[in-house]
Amino acid sequence: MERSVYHVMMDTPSNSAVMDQTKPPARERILRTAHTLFYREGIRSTGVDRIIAEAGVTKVTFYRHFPSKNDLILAFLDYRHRIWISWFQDALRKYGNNLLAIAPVLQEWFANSAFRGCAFINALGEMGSSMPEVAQRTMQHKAELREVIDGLLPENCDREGLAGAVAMAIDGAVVRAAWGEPAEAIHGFKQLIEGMRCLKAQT
Amino acid sequence: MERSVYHVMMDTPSNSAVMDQTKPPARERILRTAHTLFYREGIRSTGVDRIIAEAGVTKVTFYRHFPSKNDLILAFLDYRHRIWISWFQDALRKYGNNLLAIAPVLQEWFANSAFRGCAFINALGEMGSSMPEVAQRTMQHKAELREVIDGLLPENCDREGLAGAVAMAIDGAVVRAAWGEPAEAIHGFKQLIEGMRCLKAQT
DNA sequence: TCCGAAGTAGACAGACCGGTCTACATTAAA
DNA sequence: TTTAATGTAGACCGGTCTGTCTACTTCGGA
Repeated sequence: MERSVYHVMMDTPSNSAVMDQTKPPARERILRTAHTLFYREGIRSTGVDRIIAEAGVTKVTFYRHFPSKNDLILAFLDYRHRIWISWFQDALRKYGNNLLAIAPVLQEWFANSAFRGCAFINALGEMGSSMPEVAQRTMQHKAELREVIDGLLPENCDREGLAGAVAMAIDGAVVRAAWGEPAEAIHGFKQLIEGMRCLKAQT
Repeated sequence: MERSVYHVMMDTPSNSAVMDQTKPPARERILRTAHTLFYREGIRSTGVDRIIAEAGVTKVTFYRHFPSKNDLILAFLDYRHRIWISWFQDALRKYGNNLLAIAPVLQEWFANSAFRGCAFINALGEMGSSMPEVAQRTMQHKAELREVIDGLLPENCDREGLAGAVAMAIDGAVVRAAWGEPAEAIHGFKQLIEGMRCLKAQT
């Protein structure tokens, strides 16, 4: 438990550290830099010049790979989805891969210094009305989250309905942690999960 | 049930409609316009010039009332808090003022064409790292939400803990509705509430 | 070696951004 | 009537934003 899976999977490697070895292709560098900055500081707050400077590319290279900023935003969400779901699944396995594993996984995530809530919920709030694709990507991300949760549940229950409710409890906990109450978020999440288990025990 | 309380309380009156009667003071017009635009389109996406034009004031007047855009953002959140909590309480009373009243109230909110999720969660995701006051305002708003929920609960339970979990279920439902699944959000919310009631029945 | 893909440096454009300022007009209260 | 508060019209500022473009270099595969 000393070495968090989170750090291995989701931290974007510092570009300067990697440059001492094999430099990743420009597109990868842009994407990683955008991920770091968009998640940390917001999407519109981050200008393309900043990404370009920190990724160490030029404008022509940037626009060759991403014809517009909106393209980059969607690529950022896709990239985020991949690394987050992958991390989430690995972390769940570490804690037993059942419903009760979720709380410690969330706890680990909230404890990470880079934690700033759910990138999809954040993007939705910021860009949801000007880019409908963001809502669509969010819906897909959350659908896959529910599938992962589904896989934690035993066969003898309404897995689909339960997974939906659990996913909502996760989101409630994530936003609560994001505004500054991570411990309360975990506590409330555990209560909601106990409630679900209670309900399941009745059926 | 034909005339939703929501429309009376939370829709910002169109400025042009009000102008045929008594024109509200400049500050009020600015605040209402900012509320409409920030909530609908995002905070950074909305420039002060747009607010100024739609509020029908000049720059000097704008900056006299709000010395910076950040001041306006915080005023927007305070205004939102007041009208939302007020609306929420009125709507709960309409449906019986108990735990089961929450679902129809949320349903009504989600059905509103102006619905775009929770303004605080949206602002947090967008501005949370550059303006710590936003996180603070969110925390306060959510604390008062929990107090309202607390008041719906019977005396014979862990009201504080339960209110916290219910508030989190609300947030989970709100973000789900915001990405485009309002019916599923209500369904999941009801499940979470049933789980809480089940848990309470055991203690 | 040649060629195309990919990359570099850096300048440019128009629009938008938040904020400052002058000069003048209106309104309400003393 | 006078004065202060409040409001108007509009110009201006420096900076940032997204995107376009020229000229040149590097790299890898045929």
